[in-house]
Amino acid sequence: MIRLYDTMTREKRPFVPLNPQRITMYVCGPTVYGRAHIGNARPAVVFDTLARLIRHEFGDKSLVYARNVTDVDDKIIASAEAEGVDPSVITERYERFYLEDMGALGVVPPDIAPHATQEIAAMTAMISTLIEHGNAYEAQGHVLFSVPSDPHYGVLSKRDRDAMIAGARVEVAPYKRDPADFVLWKPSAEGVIGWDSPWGRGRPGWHVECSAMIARHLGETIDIHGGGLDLIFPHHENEIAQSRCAHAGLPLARFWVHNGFVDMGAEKMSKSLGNIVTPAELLAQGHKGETLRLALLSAHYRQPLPWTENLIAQSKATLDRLYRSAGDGEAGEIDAGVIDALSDDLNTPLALSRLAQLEGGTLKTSASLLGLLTESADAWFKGDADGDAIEGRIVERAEAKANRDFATADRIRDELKAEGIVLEDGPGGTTWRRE
RNA sequence: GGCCCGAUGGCGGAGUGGUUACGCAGAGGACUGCAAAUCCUUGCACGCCGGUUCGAUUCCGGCUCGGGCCUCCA
Repeated sequence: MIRLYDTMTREKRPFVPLNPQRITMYVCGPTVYGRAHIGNARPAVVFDTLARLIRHEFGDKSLVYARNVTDVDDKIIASAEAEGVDPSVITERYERFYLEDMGALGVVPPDIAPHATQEIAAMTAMISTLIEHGNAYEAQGHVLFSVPSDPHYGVLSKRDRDAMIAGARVEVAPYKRDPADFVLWKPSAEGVIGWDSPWGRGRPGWHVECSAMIARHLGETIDIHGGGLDLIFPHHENEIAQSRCAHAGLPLARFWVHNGFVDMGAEKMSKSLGNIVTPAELLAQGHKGETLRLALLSAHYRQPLPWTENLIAQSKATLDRLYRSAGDGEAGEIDAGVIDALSDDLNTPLALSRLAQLEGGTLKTSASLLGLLTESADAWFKGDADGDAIEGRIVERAEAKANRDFATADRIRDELKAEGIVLEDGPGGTTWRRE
């Protein structure tokens, strides 16, 4: 029995899917205009882990996991203009990087990756429905969602109207009937990416993308909707409003699951604060993707995660030890303690502590539920080092040792150490590994 | 200002009304030519003030501090 914390009700509840044969999960994916940072990677890793757990519990084919790609957006347009290229050049480039980076972290691509630019018809259809239902209106080439038309608006973020008006610090566009109204469709100027619509040539607003793509690919009510904490308001609140008003009051999602932030010092890692660290640069520094994945899973997903050099070092040390304990064992049973921990609102730190008690095939197989210990111990410790050359030096050293020429033996060991190769003398001879 | 979240040992981080995980790092020992790895042993904790209770780190209230959202944001 999996239990999940639902942001809507603010409590942990048993996760009982609507249809166990077809469990639906949607997670807000990247806007592809820049390289993903570690903070962006957290939801990808967290929901990848949740997907693994659900598939284990309900069967391989039970889950339909969708993660969108936002490939039309003002920042994309700006960046394309800056480079003097078509927006698709930007979006294709950064989507490729995103998949590479997440792949390095052991994130399995979702089943469906809808692209906003490929779903315009679904969006305009939904907007038309909202206009017909009296939940949206056209004004100066824009279509806006009328927040006062939805009495339920604010259920997820627990904000009432007064709070939202008090909080509306941004200058309100003159065409809005209500300060809280948000854009469903906006006009595109000459030369800017756009599509024809009943309201003129334009492009969709961000929030409606997700609502329309969810309905088209997963259905009107899905089991799990995920994303970062910062998406609760306004993004998810707006999705809820759009979907429920377009779908006769049906709820959009049965569980709202939100991950906490990766912190840098006292504040969250964020592109606008300029304090980001990317998987790409960490990988380039020689860190393994799996180390970064473990680091991201070392705190519970709803807790803040302080990102430090020390965290990376600890994660590496932990993995070294786990790989040693696992050895090259055959696949084994998944440990019940690991499943229990993960089933309790994806308690990865507890699952990790359980892994530390296991060994051999059980460890290896149990760890795979978290996307860890996925390579062989040999590959983990030796990587792409030149094994033959090292073996040659080990033979030299063995001869020196046999002659009790420890100075030579130690010199060889030190030289290899300088190359990042550590020697370990055991009862069965000397083995080596990359540091 | 409104809404939300957090505060655990050197670090990371679970959890629990009473015997106080786990990992990393540290210390001591075994092993080793010396190391490394491994094994054994070991020190260190629950923000503050009240309340409930036989007993609170765990429940309740208040406070302090920190963070998030309210604007693009994982």
